[in-house]
Amino acid sequence: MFDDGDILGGLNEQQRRAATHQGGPLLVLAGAGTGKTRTLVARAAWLRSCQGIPASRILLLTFTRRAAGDMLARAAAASGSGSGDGSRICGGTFHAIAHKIVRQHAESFSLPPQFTILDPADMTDLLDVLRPDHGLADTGQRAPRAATCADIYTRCVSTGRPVSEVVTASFPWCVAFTSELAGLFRAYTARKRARHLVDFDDLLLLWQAALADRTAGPVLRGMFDAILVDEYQDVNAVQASIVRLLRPDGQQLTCVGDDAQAIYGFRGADPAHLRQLAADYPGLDIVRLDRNYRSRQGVLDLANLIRPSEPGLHLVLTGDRGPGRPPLLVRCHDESTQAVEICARVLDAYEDGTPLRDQAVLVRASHHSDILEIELSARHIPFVKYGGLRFTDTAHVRDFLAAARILANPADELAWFRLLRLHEGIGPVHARRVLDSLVSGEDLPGGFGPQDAAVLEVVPAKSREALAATLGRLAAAAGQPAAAQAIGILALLDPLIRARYADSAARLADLRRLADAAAAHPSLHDALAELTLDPPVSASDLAGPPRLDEDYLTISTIHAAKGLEWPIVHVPHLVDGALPSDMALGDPGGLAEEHRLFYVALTRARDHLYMYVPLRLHYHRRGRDDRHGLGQVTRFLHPQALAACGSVTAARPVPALPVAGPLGVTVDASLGALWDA
DNA sequence: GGTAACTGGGTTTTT
DNA sequence: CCCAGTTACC
Repeated sequence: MFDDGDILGGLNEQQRRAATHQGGPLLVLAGAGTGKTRTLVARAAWLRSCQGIPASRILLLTFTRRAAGDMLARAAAASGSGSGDGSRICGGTFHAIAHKIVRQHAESFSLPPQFTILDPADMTDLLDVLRPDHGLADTGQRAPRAATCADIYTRCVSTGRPVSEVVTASFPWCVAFTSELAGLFRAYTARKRARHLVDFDDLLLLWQAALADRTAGPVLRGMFDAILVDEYQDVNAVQASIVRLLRPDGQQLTCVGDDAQAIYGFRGADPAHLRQLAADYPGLDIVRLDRNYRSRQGVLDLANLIRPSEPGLHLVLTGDRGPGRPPLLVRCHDESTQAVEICARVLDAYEDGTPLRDQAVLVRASHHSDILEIELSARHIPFVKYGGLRFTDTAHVRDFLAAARILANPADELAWFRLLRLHEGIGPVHARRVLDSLVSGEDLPGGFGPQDAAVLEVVPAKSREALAATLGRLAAAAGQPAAAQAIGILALLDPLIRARYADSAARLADLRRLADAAAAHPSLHDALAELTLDPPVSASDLAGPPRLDEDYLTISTIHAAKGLEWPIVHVPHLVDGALPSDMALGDPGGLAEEHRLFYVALTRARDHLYMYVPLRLHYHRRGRDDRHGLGQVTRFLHPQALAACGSVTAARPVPALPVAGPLGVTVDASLGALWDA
């Protein structure tokens, strides 16, 4: 048993009110750096000790696995290291929880237990396969590409709006293809089901459907007495509906969010759901956290000045960490100068005792750090990059995952397609034929051996040996424990990777680590689900946490930096077109989201904030024409905001011209010859 | 007919 | 740097 002092110690008045709120639904409007995690953890502890709710009946929903792990660990620590059963709070991302439920009760969702999860890249591949059948390829016009189709699909599903509406509002250049898209999506869902595949959106939809089911709903609802939702401003319509279905009466529902930090609109999220809570639950109590424990006043002043103000939910942060220096705006000649300036300030701070670990460079788009990365490498400044391309998006990792998915779910034709085409001499057409013969020969790979001549007939003679070897290894690995399967996959990929990629040694080393990670799971299904729902950011991620004595700078997209903080933050590329991104300038909603993104970036800084404006932008192109553009300081830094910042201009450093002799003297001497003549 | 090798144009953010 | 479209080879 706990007394209030233990749980609530160190909380301020606002946080304490939120943690000990009684009864009905609660919305905590928590500004950046106001101790929202601590408050949520305290509330969970209070619900247990003062309301008598067992830990196992408290559900904590988050958006990233990092946030979930963080909070669950702190909650466990606060409750005295989880002794006894039922002492751990249930928690995870919406998708992870949904997956757990769907996996446990697959048959109730009309899915065979071996179903596999499509990651967004697979989803794009599948749409690409179906696209030609639906008038979206070879049209002569510019048709939406597979990745765009995937975006449109997800937007429709996660907002619950029809294609025509979504296309008109957010993808106006695709309006001419609206009916084709509708046909494509119909085929996509049918194919998914036929192949026992479930995409990220499906996970949420299935959970929602179960909760809405007359019979299953009460059972699922009955599992929990209290629901805590983090980052509520980032829920989409399906997630909002899941929360509503979990707590129709709002009893013991706690939502935490800040609508000024809603940055996932492209994924169907809408901060309007946060405002909607008040209408959904008439008894909703709202507690505001505006005491900021993160940033010095200089940073807060700017943050408050540029904070996007949605009607109704105003919030001004007050700090208690002392004045600090005002943020500094560094105008740079171009991107190279910007890179040099960032390196110089990073190293200055490092010399003054701020390790690289305590500094971060936050960018809008991952390619914004390209030039900087070259400069950092040249100066031997180690860095780790978060966001952008992931480990699981690289070709060889996808090859590995394809082989694993075939073993887990032999009906996964997408995985088959990829693995088959890895063989020399087998392209799309032969792969298709192999697949057709596999499907018609009733038994899919489980009992499929290398002797099956019928399948080998359909590929060119030169590919037969390699294909037979692959099929043999798959057959041998089928039904084995995860560790043996991982070894089998490595063995079958080895020759294929060597033949396909120039840098095969490095890629095979990656795969060995991947195989080790997969082998640690009880089954290949668990390994795959884990890798799909929470992909490692880099190969080194798989090798456990980096060594503590290693010091490195963080480069991160602003999206991936949400919820984090660093003593020193550098924000480059503050020009119109980069932030706000010109892709978002089309609709006003997009512009508002860019604005919030800027707010998120600035509020990551604890002590010092440096902002950089490259005035001339290079558009790097292969070939001759390098275009230039003139950068304008981002529109979000209005005059009043600029007045709250220091400002310097960094000229392009002029490189010394190497000379063989003293030119001035030589010129004078040659002039002298004129006078002498 | 089908695959590989080449070339030219385009590039946001992520569970 | 990745994808689509084209051409050259088997």
